[in-house]
Amino acid sequence: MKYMTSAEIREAFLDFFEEFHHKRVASSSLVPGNDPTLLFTNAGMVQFKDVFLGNEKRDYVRATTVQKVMRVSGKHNDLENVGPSPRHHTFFEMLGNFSFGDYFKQDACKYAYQLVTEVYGLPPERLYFTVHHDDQEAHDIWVNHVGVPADHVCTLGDKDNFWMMADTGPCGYTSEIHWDKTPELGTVTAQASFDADDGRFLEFWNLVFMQFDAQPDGTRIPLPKTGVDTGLGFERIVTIIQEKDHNYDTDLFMPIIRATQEMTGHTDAEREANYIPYRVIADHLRSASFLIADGVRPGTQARDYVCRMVLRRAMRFGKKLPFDTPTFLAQLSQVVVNIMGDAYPELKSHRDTIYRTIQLEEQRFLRTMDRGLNELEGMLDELGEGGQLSGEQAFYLHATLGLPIEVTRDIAQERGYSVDEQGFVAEREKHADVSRQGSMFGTIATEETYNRVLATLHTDGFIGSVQHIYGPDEVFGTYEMPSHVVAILRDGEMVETATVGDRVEIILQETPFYIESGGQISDTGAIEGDGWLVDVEDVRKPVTGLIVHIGEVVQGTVSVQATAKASIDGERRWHIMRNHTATHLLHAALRNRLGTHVHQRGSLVAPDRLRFDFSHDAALTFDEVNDVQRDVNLAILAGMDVVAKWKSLDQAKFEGAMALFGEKYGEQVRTISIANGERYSYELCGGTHVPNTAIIGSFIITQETAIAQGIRRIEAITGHQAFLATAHNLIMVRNLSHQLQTPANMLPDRIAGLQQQLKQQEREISEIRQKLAKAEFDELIVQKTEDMHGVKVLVTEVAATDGDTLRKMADWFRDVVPVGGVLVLGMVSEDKPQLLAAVTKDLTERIHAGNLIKAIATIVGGGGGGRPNMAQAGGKDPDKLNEALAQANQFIQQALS
RNA sequence: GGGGAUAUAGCUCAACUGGGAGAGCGUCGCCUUUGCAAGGCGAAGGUUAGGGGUUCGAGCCCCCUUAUCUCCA
Repeated sequence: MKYMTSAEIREAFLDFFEEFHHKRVASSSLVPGNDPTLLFTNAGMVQFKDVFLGNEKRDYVRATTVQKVMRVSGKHNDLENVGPSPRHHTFFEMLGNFSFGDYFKQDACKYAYQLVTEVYGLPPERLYFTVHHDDQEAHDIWVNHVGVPADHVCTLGDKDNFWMMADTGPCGYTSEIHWDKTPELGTVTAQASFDADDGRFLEFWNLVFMQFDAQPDGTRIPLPKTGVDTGLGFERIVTIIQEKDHNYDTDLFMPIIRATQEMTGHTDAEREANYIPYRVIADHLRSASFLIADGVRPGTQARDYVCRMVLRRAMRFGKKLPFDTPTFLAQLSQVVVNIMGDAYPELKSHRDTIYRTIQLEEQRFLRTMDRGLNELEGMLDELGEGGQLSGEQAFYLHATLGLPIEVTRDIAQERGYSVDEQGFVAEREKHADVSRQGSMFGTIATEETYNRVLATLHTDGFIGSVQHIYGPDEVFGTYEMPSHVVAILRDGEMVETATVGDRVEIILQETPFYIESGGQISDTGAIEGDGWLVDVEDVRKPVTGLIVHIGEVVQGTVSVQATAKASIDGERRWHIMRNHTATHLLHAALRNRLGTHVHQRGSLVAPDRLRFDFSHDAALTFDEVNDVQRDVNLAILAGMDVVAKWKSLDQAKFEGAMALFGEKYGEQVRTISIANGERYSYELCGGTHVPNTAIIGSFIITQETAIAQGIRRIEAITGHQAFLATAHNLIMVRNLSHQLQTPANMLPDRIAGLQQQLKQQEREISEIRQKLAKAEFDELIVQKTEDMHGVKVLVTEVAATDGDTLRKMADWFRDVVPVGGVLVLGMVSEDKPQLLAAVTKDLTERIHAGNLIKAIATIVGGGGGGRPNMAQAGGKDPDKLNEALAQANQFIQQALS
């Protein structure tokens, strides 16, 4: 075997298939476009899914890719395996060749064998092949056409050698190529080893032959067009060719591990002894770097959460090395960029973003840990010697404060405590159950139904590939068009007719309705025909290629095949279009004002408002919001033309059109440019727009908020809503101005002045009241203080005042009687009795103010309490106040004697 | 989408069982000092996130809203 670098291995694969007329297609994003069922691109065929399903056409029938892939969940990819295992990864690369109705099994096997033996130079005697036990065809191809010895071909069942995309749809047998790690065992025991799955063989290439179409009833009918989808595990082939035992020993990982070692200062032996943290850091750093380059940010939802999770896990393992540099991951991420940047240019172009994002997340995690550790310290302090932290407590730290169980365990053990780990696991499972149940709500399980409907309509030739119509070069589309009803769904079932009161989903041959996409929400409107009318409330695309109009039959009876007129609510659509065009202007203005790091992260275009989420590190200042708002309004006033044009994706990108992260684009894309001589905004967009910005009218930002770390949200209104808001605010200002007898532009000063005046007067009043009260009270002290067993006792009613002054009186009393004094005050305020008791510190052993107040508060029908030297109470019955004070005297008398 | 937690001075956080809103840092003023991430004295700074409720009395208890943190799906 000849040594090859990982870069050479990658390139040789693509080269090889290019020679056999495969189109070299770039890796798609880790974030699958338009596929909400998928968290990440988890296989090489993901970007070709619609091609295999027949919903999309490409101008080639063979393709080859090196695809970046993430797997973080599923039973074969437990995150806990990454590190201890020699070949578990969260991020990895898949080499693949694909045939869309072109070549099939025979060529697929031949290509694979030729590449592996001739290009990569793997010795044939160490290669083994598995086929499905029903797939005699594949067996024959390996043995008779490729020339593999029969004892190198083994058979396995459905679990290993059958592939399905879903419960229905394309599926077929597979054949896997394996590497024999211990060839000295010979061929005799090969089948037994496969059956036992004893680890002798390393599977590295899976060839999938799509040949059946699984039906809902479980039968499989042959596909009209067969396909090939193969996946060669890149890390594995590199390990084999570079003759290593572990994936982590190859040149894909060693540069990262070496750089890590340099930072820790470990010797090679020390590094080997701590191999797990090294691997975890290397693996997770690759994941995080690639995720960030594809627009994912550490956060709390779905993909964002995974990004944060791998980063935090890497940090935790870094602590074990131990690492003191708080931002070591950010520094090491640059190594990933260096070694992978040539194969994946997106890493290079996002180099700074990757660094900054990881650095920020490292700092944030330290803060979170601090908080959690604080709480943990408190819990441990409460425990007795050698005590155990309950599972509940450990889980609280984990789920609520984000303190990982590993950290909790380490700290507890360091200080001689244990943790109830079983209890922790039980709590965690309980929590996962609750969360799962929550997500059950609102799931629609009828995707299969829709696929069946679509297939039926396709075979009957009712709908073409393009069902949705608006003129390619028109920006605003059509309001109304003649069409045909091709299908009606009621309660998820296809029906022939539907009548008044039925909730239905109507499928038309063609439709003018816009389907929610790119943030622009669906149109509403009506579909009508001879004597019938359907009120359309929503329009959806449940599966690619199928558009359903959801609504209610409000008149007559609609039947399949009926001639129809479909019309949208035009006025509503104009409101939407104003908001959509304004969103583009806002996007451009934000980039002009804040910088090109601003990227769209989400968007909502509704008739009454628009919402735009974008990446930006800090809250916008008041001035920034104003500037952006003004920029957009100037663009509106400039009356710029809005033009839609279809062109090739490459052309559009070359011209600098802004594309959205995570969005899937075909070969031809629709562009929207807003220009006035000079171009102001240029985006890829399928939405509808006003033909000229002037139609927007005006644009008002109503809110600027944080939506997640590093993501801000702007909400705004345009056109009619903006007018209403402006008018409303003007009236309000006029009313205020009238009320305060002040010109509008002086209002802020006037209000500030009033506030200040109010505050000052409040202060003065309270000062005066206190002075008055003090004068009166000082007199009371002189007149009414009695001597009881050598203690100065004052029990009296005072004139109505507030609770604050009552407390002050206690202070004044203690100024005069610093030791050996007891004070009980009563007053009636707002028809309710209030009591206060104060005892100088030296007497609190003998008289507890709290107890004293409790004893007398019951008399006035209330309760109270306080501390030994000061207590307060209130009641309901003002007439009994004197009685209560008398009781107080008695209480003190008793306590002192 | 679901669970949990938090919100008190510019910042970091206290305030025990419901009973007098505090500390450190920062800011400002004065003093001291050859110098300093120095020392001393003092001051300003609060709608306890917002709204409602329970209570004689709520920062603390209950409900709603908002924001943030966190785990899970």
